[in-house]
Amino acid sequence: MTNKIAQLRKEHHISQAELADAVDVTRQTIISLENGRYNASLLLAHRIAKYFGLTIEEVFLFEEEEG
Amino acid sequence: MTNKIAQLRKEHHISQAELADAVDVTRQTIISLENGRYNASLLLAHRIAKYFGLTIEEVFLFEEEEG
DNA sequence: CCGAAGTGTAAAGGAAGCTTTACTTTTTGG
DNA sequence: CCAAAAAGTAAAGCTTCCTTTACACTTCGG
Repeated sequence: MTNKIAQLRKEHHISQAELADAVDVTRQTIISLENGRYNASLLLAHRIAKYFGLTIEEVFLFEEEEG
Repeated sequence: MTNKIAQLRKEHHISQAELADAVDVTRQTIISLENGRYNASLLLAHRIAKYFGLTIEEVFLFEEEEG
């Protein structure tokens, strides 16, 4: 799973710290998500998508990962 | 956060065990999600939505929970 | 050049998601 | 009614998400 967080953040001209604040997590959480260390929870995914005015599916890309 | 898993499952006439199998988790995980014991991960939410041919937002309802 | 802002890494710990096992209760069909 | 299927509970344990703290590296305006 990948995501467009870093890209969207740049388009919106905001820092990791500002986004972290807006969606109520720490800066390290945003860094880890952007760098693919782990996946967002459903709630956090929702808050991030909502912040950018998009759906979860528009921000998080599920390129049909096989089990 | 609530979800329509039980409802969708009934509409599709499948058991918890069948859904669990289809989305590759245990039956207990489906029970827990349906009964609101915890929230799905983003990946599982995606697999469930995909199974029903819906978006995550159509299956999981984020009634603007305040922090 | 220099400091501040932005981005990054690391590691320990707590909380939440999920599994496994085992057992109980409810629902359904013949 | 009675058995089988479906739905539920409980608890221990592992993994993943997220926090906290602390420190390093890069970039950029003045």
